Amino acid sequence: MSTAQGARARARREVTAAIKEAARRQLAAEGAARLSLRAVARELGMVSSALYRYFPSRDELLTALIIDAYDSVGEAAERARDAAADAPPPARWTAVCEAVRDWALAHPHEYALIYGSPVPGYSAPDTTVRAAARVGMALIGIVRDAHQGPGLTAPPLAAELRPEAARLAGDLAPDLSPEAAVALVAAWAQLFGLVGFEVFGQFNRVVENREAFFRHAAARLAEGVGLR
Amino acid sequence: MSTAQGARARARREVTAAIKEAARRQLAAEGAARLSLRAVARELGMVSSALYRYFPSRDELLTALIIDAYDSVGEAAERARDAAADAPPPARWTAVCEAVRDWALAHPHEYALIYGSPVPGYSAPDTTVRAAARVGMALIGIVRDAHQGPGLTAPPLAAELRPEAARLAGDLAPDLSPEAAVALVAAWAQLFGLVGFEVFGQFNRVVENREAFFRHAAARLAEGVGLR
DNA sequence: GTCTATAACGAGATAGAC
DNA sequence: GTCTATCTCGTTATAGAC
Repeated sequence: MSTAQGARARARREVTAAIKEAARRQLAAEGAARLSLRAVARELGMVSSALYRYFPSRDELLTALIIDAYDSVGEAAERARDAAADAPPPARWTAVCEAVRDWALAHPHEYALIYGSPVPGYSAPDTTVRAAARVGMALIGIVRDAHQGPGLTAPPLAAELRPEAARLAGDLAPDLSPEAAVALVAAWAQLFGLVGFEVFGQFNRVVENREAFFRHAAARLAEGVGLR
Repeated sequence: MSTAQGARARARREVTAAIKEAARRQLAAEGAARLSLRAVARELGMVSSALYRYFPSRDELLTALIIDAYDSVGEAAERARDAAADAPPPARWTAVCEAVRDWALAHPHEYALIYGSPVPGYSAPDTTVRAAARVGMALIGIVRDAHQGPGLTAPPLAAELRPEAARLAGDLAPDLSPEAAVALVAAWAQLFGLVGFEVFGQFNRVVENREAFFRHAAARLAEGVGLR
């Protein structure tokens, strides 16, 4: 019984993994908008109706791929952060940024799935939120640790932004100043501006030594959130 | 003769415009990956083969839409720059940034077409390059004007980046320092990180007062390129 | 010359009967 | 789970209207 159940569960896990793997190949070849359950089934030698035992709909398969991608880049960021645990905060920051860039360049289609154009007709459910937050949380952690020392600097806020900043700090990191919280969210978005431009080809014919360029830009982002 | 030619030319312009308009509607509903010549023809009450008098292929229609979108956001940026011609440089900079953001929020699907995920199987030809450069050129112009005064500050470069920086400055703006050129390209990418996160929904449940947040972030980008 | 319509191709997706 | 009949697609060749 327990062995049979274990075997069944293992088989289910393996088929699920194979489905997601084939779907990721589809993603690369056709894009998320054209992800088709039938094509995935064909590639696996299954019949499309059999897939519904594993994913109740195309959208649920998409959701699983999205969560996997967020977890994958989030894990890469966390690994980089932990591997640089003893380095000074700016070095930890740039290590996380470079991990995100490396992951994106290695997985451009999954990057496009989570940080690119929304898929028409698909709306991500709340279950993606936790995984989507991991990279941001890794960045926040570095700044929080650094800010335990005496006051690091973040630029002052206009009056119109102060309530929003207080809310942001309360939501994201109650031990950070509102100024730091705003700077962090901006740096988070700007990091993906740099990565996205490179992955999506906007730097073609413009930036050539992208590695050095990114290192420089990431270090400047670190300064922007008060790390020295 | 000339009237007949004028009428023909006008009719051709009108049909071309109607095709692009219908294609943009398709873009919004189905996404660029699913843009279909037949659906466009159907919507216009034409037959699909008739479209080939106006666009030699589906990819050329896509290219036309991409160039139009780049020109549209580029014009918005240039208009904002010129309207703020008498304002101090940081105000001109933020005016251009806000014009880009406003355009993106008003045209999210065209934004996705040019700054979002690449369309699978489509590769943009060189004819898009000039239009794609307009926003960046508007930003460069502001910094160039401001840098005519005595030395504005851009952060120093690591040795590994200096050849790339010199090349960038030579390509983009020979009258700018390599440091300023690097800062400009980074700010350009980061601007679209901020805009893209908002348009693509990454700020949902995170940033609420997005207008004030963006104003602040754009002003800090201006500082990053040496504008005071 | 300029345009639209018909018909067809080869490839692929899809729905439903079995 | 299989098969088939009916869709869609981009694209071309051709014929005829203005």
